[in-house]
Amino acid sequence: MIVILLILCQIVLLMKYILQDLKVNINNNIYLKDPESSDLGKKIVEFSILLINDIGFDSFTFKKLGAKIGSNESSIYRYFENKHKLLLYLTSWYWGWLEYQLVFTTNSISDAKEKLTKAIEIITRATKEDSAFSHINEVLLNKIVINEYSKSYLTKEVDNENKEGYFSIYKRLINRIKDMIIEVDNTYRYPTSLASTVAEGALHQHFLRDHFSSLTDCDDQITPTTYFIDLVFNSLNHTTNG
Amino acid sequence: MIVILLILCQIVLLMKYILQDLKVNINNNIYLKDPESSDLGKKIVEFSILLINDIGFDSFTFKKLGAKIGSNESSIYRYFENKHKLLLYLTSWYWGWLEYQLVFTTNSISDAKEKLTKAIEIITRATKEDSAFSHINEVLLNKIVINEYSKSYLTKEVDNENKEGYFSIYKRLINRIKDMIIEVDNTYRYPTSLASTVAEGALHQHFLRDHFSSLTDCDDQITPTTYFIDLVFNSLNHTTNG
DNA sequence: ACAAAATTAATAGTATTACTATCATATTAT
DNA sequence: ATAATATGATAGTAATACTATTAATTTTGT
Repeated sequence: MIVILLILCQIVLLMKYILQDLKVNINNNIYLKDPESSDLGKKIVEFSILLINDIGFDSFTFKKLGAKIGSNESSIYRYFENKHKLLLYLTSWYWGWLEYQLVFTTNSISDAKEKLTKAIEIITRATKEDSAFSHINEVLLNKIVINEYSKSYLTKEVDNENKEGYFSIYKRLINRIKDMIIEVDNTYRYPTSLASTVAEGALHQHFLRDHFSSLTDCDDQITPTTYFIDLVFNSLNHTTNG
Repeated sequence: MIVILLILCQIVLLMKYILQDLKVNINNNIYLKDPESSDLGKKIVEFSILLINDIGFDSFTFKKLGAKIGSNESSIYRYFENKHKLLLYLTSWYWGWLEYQLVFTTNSISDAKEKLTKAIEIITRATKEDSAFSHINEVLLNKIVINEYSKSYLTKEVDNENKEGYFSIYKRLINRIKDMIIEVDNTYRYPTSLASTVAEGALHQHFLRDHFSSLTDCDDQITPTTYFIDLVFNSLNHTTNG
């Protein structure tokens, strides 16, 4: 009976996802006007991903984006205060989307090790397929996160923005992984640091693979997933299983 | 006999260090004119560290630096093409300085595990003391590296700049750690990734401790050093010692 | 000591960025 | 039909990221 209910729940979630009723819930102080609420807003999000991926966040401007979507610079400013806020929006969306996959996929797994393995897989893999339902290209967004995410928090305003809750989705995601680590080994002393190391480290290893191949073992054969699963499980089960 | 020679070597190194004859060798395409070659150059380096630490790299400009040192914007441009190159210079100096400490300290250690432990200690600890001999404040520079280093390579120009050798000191440092890892356990499959994870991850854990305490276990008691030594040695010795 | 060379300072100028403000026009809701 | 709302067009400002030129100062070679 309970099993059937659980399965039904998942089907509902799956349908929501497919029908794009899924909406990543982003702190509404990040935007001035919800970009999901209009065609222009969606276009801003859609094409900013393409443009940032293309020319990089540093040389990305609202003027260039306006030109790209045949719209006015000042119209874009009605949605986002500045490009930094737009980056916060995009990366929050990405982490929310990852969190969704994480929860959805690991939900039904009861074995703690298997669950953690799956979780690591999800946060360390490269996004390979665009969902094709929405205006958001997840493959490119994943690349943007690899190349630009650090810039969203390596600022002088980070403490204020953190207080405002601009990073709460990311923090919740790391927290979920931390909990899964504890479930595997509650004697391990650094579950939070390990969780943040995996998430941040995975982005870094992907970056190194693309630009500094001499600084990583990751290549076509070895993925960041392989490496981090090994790393994590070498640290856990160590004290408990000996 | 050989032992005495080795000791003498170290004494010479130490004296060089104390007398500041030590000069970190930075790729000379990073600067237009060697800042070590003049008073103004040294002032630029000295005060850029103070200013970047103070207002952050993003709002740092050569105009502001000029005002701070009572010199002209255009004079600074004769030393560095732009502030990005200056950041490359400062971070290269930092990694060179760390590499020096690494080589100097681990040089005499013959036990592989002890050597690696010491190495991890050096690259993961927070710089606490300014050497006081030079114009460079290493404590602040360490903070700058924590807050800004990623920005030096998360750019569209990274592949070209890498080819030019702008990151060679950092790469050499990671490579040294990798070699030490292999010396401890030559069956471990990801020595390079582990080395880069420790170096990058340490900066990240320091940052988290300062701004996202819920994402790290590091605090006054637990240092990134403690965490990473545990992490590394859990992965090594695993297959060999069981 | 003095001329030549090199370095630094001062000023000005350009193109771009990162916005803000205003007003006109188009769309939509009632 | 009218009001409300969204978007577009234009203009304008202050700051940034430089380059160029010329003047003043310092260093160096003889």
